[in-house]
Amino acid sequence: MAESPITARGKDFATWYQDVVLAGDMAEPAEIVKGCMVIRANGYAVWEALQRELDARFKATGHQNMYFPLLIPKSFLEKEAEHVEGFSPELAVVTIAGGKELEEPYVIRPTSETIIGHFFAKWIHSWRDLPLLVNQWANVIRWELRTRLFLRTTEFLWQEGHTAHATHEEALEEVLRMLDVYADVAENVMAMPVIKGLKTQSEKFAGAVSTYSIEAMMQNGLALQAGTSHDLGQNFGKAFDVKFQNKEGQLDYVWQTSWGVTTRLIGAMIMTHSDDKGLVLPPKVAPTKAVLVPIYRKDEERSAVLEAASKIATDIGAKLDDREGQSPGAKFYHWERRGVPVVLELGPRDLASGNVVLKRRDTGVKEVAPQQGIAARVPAVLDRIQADLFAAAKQRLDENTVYANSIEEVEDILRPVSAEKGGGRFVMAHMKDDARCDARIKEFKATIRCIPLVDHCEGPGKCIVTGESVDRRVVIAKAY
RNA sequence: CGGGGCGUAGCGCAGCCUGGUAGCGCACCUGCCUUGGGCGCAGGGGGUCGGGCGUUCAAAUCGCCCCGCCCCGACCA
Repeated sequence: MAESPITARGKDFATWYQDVVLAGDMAEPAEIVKGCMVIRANGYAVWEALQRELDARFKATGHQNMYFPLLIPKSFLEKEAEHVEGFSPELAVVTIAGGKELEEPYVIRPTSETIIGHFFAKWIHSWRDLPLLVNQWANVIRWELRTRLFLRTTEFLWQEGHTAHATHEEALEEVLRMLDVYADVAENVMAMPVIKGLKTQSEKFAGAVSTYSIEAMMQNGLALQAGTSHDLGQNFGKAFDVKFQNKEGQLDYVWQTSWGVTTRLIGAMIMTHSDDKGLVLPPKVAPTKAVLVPIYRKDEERSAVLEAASKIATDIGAKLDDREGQSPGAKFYHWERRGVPVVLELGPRDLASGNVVLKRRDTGVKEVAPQQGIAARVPAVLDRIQADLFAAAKQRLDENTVYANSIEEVEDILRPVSAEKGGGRFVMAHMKDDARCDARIKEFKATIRCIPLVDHCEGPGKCIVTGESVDRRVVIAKAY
């Protein structure tokens, strides 16, 4: 097993994250107060970019956006036994309103299966009403014991899709279709490779028949669940009496799905790409893709440089940083911290030579390019950065994925080697989807992340805990 | 709820042990100067030292009590 290059983002990753990436208002994506997020301009613009990409795909697959109430009667939650059991500990409950004790308390939505189930029951009567494909962009509250900016906050923003279908087959297709949409956005927009897989029964969503997820690896080797898609079976259909008459004239409960991604994606992206200098954003989500910094000394230079800079900035759609009273150096650092993929420099020297200097945020490499054709060069460089970021992350994932053939070997691989490297690896081993196996892995402070949809190697083998035959290896890792 | 730590200027901190009228860096304001990777110099504004009580001639500093925050563990997108 080769020593991985990710130790610099090891145990002390939280400190790095806090001090470097989120340092005060230097990078200004967000801050946290009382476990809740304040997302500032730079961070929110990233979220908007993700929303655009996701929403376009939801629409393309026939979904409609709707909005449902924030406050849900507590009794709704109680209709599905597993659901209420899973969410009870983290509910925020409203018991007083309008100065009076409420007859029935409301919960602030931790997720909307129940209230949407309530409305589905009113709206669905016939097979002709199906499938019903709904998405909601909203905030939710989950009272977690421990919060971490972007990764786990009391309140977070997300999208939750909720669909109802006439058959289980069709519902399952939807579950996998949306999982594919998430993987597509993660890999092709966020430049973050993911593993698609099925959660074990112990790890599934409370109230689901089965849960699928995409799992990503952060720079320190820890896993992060980046999106989930649930097959709800008829559990909520039965709980909320969502019945329809099928083509044969018989009554049946609908088959439902739900799926979501959250503002955690922003954190995932930061921890996948950023470095000690601050944010590194993939061009496709970067709020500002290119900035041009003009450089001049004297007044006569100033007007000539600014005129040329303004023209070039307009041509390539870059932001012109013409702030007075800031040195060029200060401006370079400013944009570097904020993760702007490309920063261009234009000074008297370039004016004379007809060139412009172009610097990549990801590699730090500078190139001198002719002003002629820069409008085509910048997009090409942005594409290249996007591709290189993905490739680097993929390589990191591959290099830190190892195979184990016994439980001892798993333990050995996951054992913290040093303070920096807290066992941050993906371990592939044959394991059965059995609570005993999940429990055994938890002893190493790790979890079975998923049973990959695509067999990554070798095929069948014997479970390293129960000895039973299983058809493929699962992903085991420590996680955020 | 356990185990640690911290509250002093907008932010980050020193001062506390050994009480004596509050300081540094960054940021901010003014002027000059500079600008190809955080310019420099000079001047300036800004603080009920988390709160209360006590000890003392005198408390940021010592004692007691409260309050708040952060980190680590248990819960999780």
